Amino acid sequence: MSKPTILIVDDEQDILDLISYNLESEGFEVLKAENGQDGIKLVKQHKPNLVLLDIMMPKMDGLEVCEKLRKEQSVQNIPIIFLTARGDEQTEVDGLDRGADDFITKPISIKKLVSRIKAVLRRFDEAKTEVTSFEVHDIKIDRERYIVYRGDEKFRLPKKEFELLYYLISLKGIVLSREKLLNKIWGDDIHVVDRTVDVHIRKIREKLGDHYIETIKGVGYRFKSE
Amino acid sequence: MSKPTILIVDDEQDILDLISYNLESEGFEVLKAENGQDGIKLVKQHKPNLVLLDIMMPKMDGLEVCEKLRKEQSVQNIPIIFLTARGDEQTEVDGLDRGADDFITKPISIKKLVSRIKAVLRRFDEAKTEVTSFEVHDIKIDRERYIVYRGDEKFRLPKKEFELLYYLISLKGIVLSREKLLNKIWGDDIHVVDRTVDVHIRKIREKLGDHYIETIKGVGYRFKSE
DNA sequence: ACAAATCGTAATAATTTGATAACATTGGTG
DNA sequence: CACCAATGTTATCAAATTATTACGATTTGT
Repeated sequence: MSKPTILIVDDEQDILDLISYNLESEGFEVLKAENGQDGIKLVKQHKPNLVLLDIMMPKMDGLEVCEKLRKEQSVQNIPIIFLTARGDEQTEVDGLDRGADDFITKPISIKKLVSRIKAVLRRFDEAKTEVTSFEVHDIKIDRERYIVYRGDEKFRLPKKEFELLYYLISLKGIVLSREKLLNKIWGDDIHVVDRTVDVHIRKIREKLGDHYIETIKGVGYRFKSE
Repeated sequence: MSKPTILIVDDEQDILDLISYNLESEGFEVLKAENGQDGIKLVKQHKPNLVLLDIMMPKMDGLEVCEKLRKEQSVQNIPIIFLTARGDEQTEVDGLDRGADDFITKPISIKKLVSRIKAVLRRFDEAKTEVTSFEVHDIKIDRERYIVYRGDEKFRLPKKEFELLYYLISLKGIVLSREKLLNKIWGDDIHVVDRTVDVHIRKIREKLGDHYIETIKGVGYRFKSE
């Protein structure tokens, strides 16, 4: 999983810096905007994984920004956390109505902020990854249990082999280049020699049998679907 | 689900009317009492699904009413929400000590009141339907008694080990990452090193045997289900 | 108040997994 | 059919991950 990107929208430069510094050191990619206009623009441009939105801002307040974003098909599902001053409960209710995913009152401890952010991201992640198991031929792969079945036999593949097989099966029939496989399973930034894929493929074949994964010379591999 | 019944206890007739009007229009069945005495009587008589209790009342205050109710076997488990004046934090602490389930400060928006009420009711509903005991292989874990059985042997695990085992068994077969376990058992904001999980796992294995909990390297742990 | 139990952490050992190089084989094309 | 590039295969070493132990702080039980 690569770095999640978080957009912070707040008119106070100090807060912007404080929060972004801390989030960056927690391994997040951070974008900043000083007003609602820019915020909306950046959201559309970068599709961050989460938006931290100050409510009290001149011109366009956070609630308005939120509402505008919720209307946009393309960014509708990006979670939004509001930053609000303590005790402003009426606003809180409004915010929840307009589609906020969490509320954090300032002043806030960074630790708490980070854990709330992670919680929201997790919730969204889980909602997204619904399908966890596939079945093709006599092979079944179950991501929740991390087990591969061939008929009644069970196989426990190491992580990389499992992920590789899972991805191939989930797109059964489709040829995937080594590069695609590397990007998907190893990640965009990790650099490994593409021969590595071959080795893992071989290990899978060794365990399950040769006839499930087909080599398309000069192109890549595919999980046979017929 | 039929209409939930809510009892409101408050000495101010205005507030009684205001709240009951709004709750009724939200689909609740509403009972009213103007003092603690009547309140207690009505609770015993009607067993409402929830009690809204004003703290500041002549004669018997809300805290006292709460305490009396908590002592009564038959109505012990009815959730109580206190209504209190803003900023009286000491009282709030007292109230939580005496068994309050939530706190709402006056003046309050009706919308918020309703959403808090629904939240508390939901929480109680979930708690009621919660399964408290699981059995897998020769292991049985009983949450109400806080005891683990292996065959006829009894084990008393310390809290963390128990919770960990309980969670693993309740999702038997499914791999849970350290992060998930930490969030579930330690809580979202408590920060402990993830190696801590390993140590607790080891202690469980030491007591029950190595072959119940399986390590999935790079992923997490799972309670074997086969 | 003392002893025992619990819990979190750090340090280190043990183990598994993964990446790469080196060499073997294959399959298609001229 | 021979050649060449692409893939298969194996062994090895490094890195990543987990297991285990020990210790101190805190809590709990008596």
